[in-house]
Amino acid sequence: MTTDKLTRSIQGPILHSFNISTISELLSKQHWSVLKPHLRVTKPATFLDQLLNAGVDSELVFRFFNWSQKEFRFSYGLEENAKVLHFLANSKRAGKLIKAEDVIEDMKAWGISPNVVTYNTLVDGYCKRGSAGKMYKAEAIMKEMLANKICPSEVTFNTLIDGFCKEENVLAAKKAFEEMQTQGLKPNVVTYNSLINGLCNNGKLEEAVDLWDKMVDFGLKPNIVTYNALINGFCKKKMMKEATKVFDDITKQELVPNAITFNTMIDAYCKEGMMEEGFALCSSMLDEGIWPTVSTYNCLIAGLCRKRDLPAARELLNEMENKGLKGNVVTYNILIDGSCKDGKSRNAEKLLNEMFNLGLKPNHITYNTLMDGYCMEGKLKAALNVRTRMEKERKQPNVVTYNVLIKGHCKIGKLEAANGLLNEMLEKGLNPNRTTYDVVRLEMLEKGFIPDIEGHLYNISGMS
DNA sequence: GTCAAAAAAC
Repeated sequence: MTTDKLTRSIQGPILHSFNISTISELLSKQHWSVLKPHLRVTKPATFLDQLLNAGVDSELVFRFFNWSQKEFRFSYGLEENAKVLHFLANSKRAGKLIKAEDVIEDMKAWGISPNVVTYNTLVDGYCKRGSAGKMYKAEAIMKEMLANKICPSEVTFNTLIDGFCKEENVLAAKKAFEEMQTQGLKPNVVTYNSLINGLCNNGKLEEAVDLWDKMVDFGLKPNIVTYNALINGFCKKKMMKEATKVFDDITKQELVPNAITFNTMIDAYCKEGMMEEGFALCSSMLDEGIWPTVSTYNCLIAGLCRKRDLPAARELLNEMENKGLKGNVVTYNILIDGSCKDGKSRNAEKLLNEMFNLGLKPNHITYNTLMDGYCMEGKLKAALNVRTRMEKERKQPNVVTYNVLIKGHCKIGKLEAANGLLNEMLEKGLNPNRTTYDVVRLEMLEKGFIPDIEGHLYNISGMS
């Protein structure tokens, strides 16, 4: 195709008419000027987001953005920049997080000074994407923000608090909560929701309830997110009576439960083996005018799998598809896990093939689950084949992969190989997690092996 | 009007 033809094929009012593969082709050939008129008619952030969604390499998108900025210099506002940064920072497709400092440098070069929102976006990018030590980086950005005389806002603190909670560091989250008040910022509903959720997910239910009371005392009205977080807290502790009480309170407060509210309850019932209650709640959703989602069905399907009723689980998937809801990766992961636990790993692998045929992209969990299934059946060769398959799909083994394989090797007494895998994992810079510590290490110790992960273990236990 | 919060699968 000539450039001229390409130009014609992407012309048109806005984005409807353009073909993303054409665009990627243009991008990779660096025919950027062809795309220039396009940027005038659309919001660059939307445009770039579409590129990322279409799987165009994020580095390329970033370079293109950089170039277009220079071309247009002041034609985009800071808002658009912030949005673009957000997409780039959060893009799951991004190979690596673009260095915050670089982004800021570039912005300055464009003649735009970063503001609170820019920094907030970057902090959030680190909180959501980074691996171990991400919060350290997020805090570093905050320091830089202060150095540039930009005051953190409520959003900055909310982002940090949530980030700490997701890292299971409730202590740091509480510190940030204090700090924000010292700086004269008032915690809002989002702040409380993040903390309450963090406390609930870390088993500190009483503190969560206390915080709820405090927030009401301060005149803040809990919203549906607050309710969902607390319900989740009770559900995790298997306190279904209390969860139901909170659930019933929602309508009394003239709030409306949403799909997440229902899904949380349904999942909890299913985990307790109370399938009837789960199904009953699912049909009551419809009465309330809330449509069950794929996630709703996933909870129920998982419940049936736990009961080792795979035919029923499969049947429910069909039923759901008849209602126009397609199964997703999670659905298949659940079914694969169910088949494996049922001792039918070969069937599980058939499900994996089915996923491919449906155009669903298996993720790490898919492969890890299947490998675990084979390992549990003592079929180590099959498990290793899955690993090869996974790597062919450009998925690098992660900590869980190694845990599963090491466990599998230990199980059949291949300790040398298990130790080799452990070293491989450490060499790759993967951080051992609790399972590595609790299961893998103990198992190896029992067999007389002293795995060399103590230093790493010290790091992870020192964090909490 | 940019940015922040809730559930499910190893």
